[in-house]
Amino acid sequence: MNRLEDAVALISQIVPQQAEAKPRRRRKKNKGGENSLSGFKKRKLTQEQVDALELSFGNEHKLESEKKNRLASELGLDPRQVAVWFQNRRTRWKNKKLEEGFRKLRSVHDGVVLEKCRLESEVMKLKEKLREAENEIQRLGERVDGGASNSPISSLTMEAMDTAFLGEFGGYEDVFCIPENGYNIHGMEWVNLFM
DNA sequence: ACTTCCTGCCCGTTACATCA
DNA sequence: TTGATGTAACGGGCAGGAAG
Repeated sequence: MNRLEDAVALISQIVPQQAEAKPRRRRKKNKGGENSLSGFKKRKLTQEQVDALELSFGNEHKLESEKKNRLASELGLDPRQVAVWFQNRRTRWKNKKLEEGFRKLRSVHDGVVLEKCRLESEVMKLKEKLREAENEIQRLGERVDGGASNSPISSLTMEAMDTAFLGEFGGYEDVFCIPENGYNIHGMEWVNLFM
């Protein structure tokens, strides 16, 4: 699984796959009607009502029927209004939690990308040091051989060392920190995938 | 065990209020 | 006036429980 698939899998755990879109019936404009709250104009709840509802929500995110009725009568609201308010509040709370989780995930991701770059940079430096050491050994070998510059022994030894060292990073050229399509260190492009 | 009805929740959407 | 934003309210689907 690649990074993108990992991220998609993670987000899908938080946000369930949306069911196939079904055509929804369009709601009529508010003209009033029985068996609903449509008999009056939509109004904002007063600050006192909101405060009391928030307080109750802080205690528990779901209301039992009895408590809902009591709260409604205390606040001069219809019990259905209280139920609707709680439902909408749960939705807002859930969205907020999702955003928090997403920010944390992005932060972790950015950290991992930075660490990856740091390690790759370190590999490059070590590789450079290795090359310098190889050259140095070769020069010393030439002196010892008295000018036999292409000693098969020296050459083989160097190859063996190189393979032994690079073997740990098995094909590490593939993972160098080169910004890939739709994916960079600032972590913004990949974010767009989920917007 | 099954069907039906009721209730409450969630999700997506709509309508309305408010503000820049 | 208008577009953006926040939120109250709605419709429909679904699950769980009670009753027949």
